[in-house]
Amino acid sequence: MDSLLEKRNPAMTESDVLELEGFLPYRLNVLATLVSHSLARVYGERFGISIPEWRILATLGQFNEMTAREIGQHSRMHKTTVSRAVSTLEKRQLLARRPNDQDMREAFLAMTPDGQSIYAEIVPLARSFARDLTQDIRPEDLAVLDRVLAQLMGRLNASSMDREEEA
Amino acid sequence: MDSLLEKRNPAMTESDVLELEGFLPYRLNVLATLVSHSLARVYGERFGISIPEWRILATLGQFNEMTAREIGQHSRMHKTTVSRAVSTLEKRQLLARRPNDQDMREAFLAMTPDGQSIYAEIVPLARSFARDLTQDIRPEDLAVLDRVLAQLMGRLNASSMDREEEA
DNA sequence: TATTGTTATACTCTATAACTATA
DNA sequence: TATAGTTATAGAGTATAACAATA
Repeated sequence: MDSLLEKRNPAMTESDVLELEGFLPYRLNVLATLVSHSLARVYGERFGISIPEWRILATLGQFNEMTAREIGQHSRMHKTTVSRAVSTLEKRQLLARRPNDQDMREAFLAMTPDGQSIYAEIVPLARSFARDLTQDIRPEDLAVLDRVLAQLMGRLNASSMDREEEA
Repeated sequence: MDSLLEKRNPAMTESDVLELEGFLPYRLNVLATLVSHSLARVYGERFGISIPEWRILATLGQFNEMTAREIGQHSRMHKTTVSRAVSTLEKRQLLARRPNDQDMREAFLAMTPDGQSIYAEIVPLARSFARDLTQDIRPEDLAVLDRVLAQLMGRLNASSMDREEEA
């Protein structure tokens, strides 16, 4: 791959060229895609769970009962994505609905015992995946990473580049 | 949104629960999606360029001429994605093919003058987008971010969780 | 036989819009 | 009028497989 170095574009000065390898949006995208797909392979192959489905289980693991709207807000998924993933999980009986008598438009969603037992199996896998990923990184660097990721998220949310639900 | 804090799942102890908000794969994914879409809006609305198309232009900006295979390696895109984006760029005359007489299976791809002028317009926009994104972050933290992202990428590549081209 | 690239096809995730049923 | 949720539909982006041309 070093052969590419011999092919630098001679028509451009350094200031004209944007280095993709050092460009933060590109790097974040490549990294996040690799991470997501690697992790999805862990729970996907074993339990037949998609990324949206996992996010819903993860949300219901943290909060006992939630409406679809709340799940979407917390896991940052579009309401149609949530609706379809909830429906799949319901068919597989990993999740159940309880009507809200105060507002019949919505329902409270919670994991069934089957859902909880899959969740209980996935959580340690997910934890060990994240641990493997970060095991070579110094703790103080991880702390910085934490802070910087939070700052970047804050910056993006503040710039109102966001979606319907948050408008 | 703090009302959610009142709803923590009482059936689970803290060690059973995985906090989505603190889970690195989830945070990377949400952040990268927000960043990509925000940036794609910048060049998408203005120039009608998709993410794969932009990555190809960016690669050809760095390297004068490349084959589709080399572009795919450098920009980490699947060969079918590259093939289709190249074809679109060619139709719009932002990119041209030059046959390789030594190997007629492949062709050398390069930006046309029109492609270069769009590239020259996008690069400052992309730079200023990245600058806006990181302007509140301390330089020493950005240096750590750089190093950690590289470590994470290295870790994922090493784990052979990768795609066809790199097998 | 292996490789470059294209195309057909399909899958995932996301998004818009139209709809329902409630409020 | 507005909101929660569903469904139809479409659009990216990605992937597999089959293929043509070439090595």
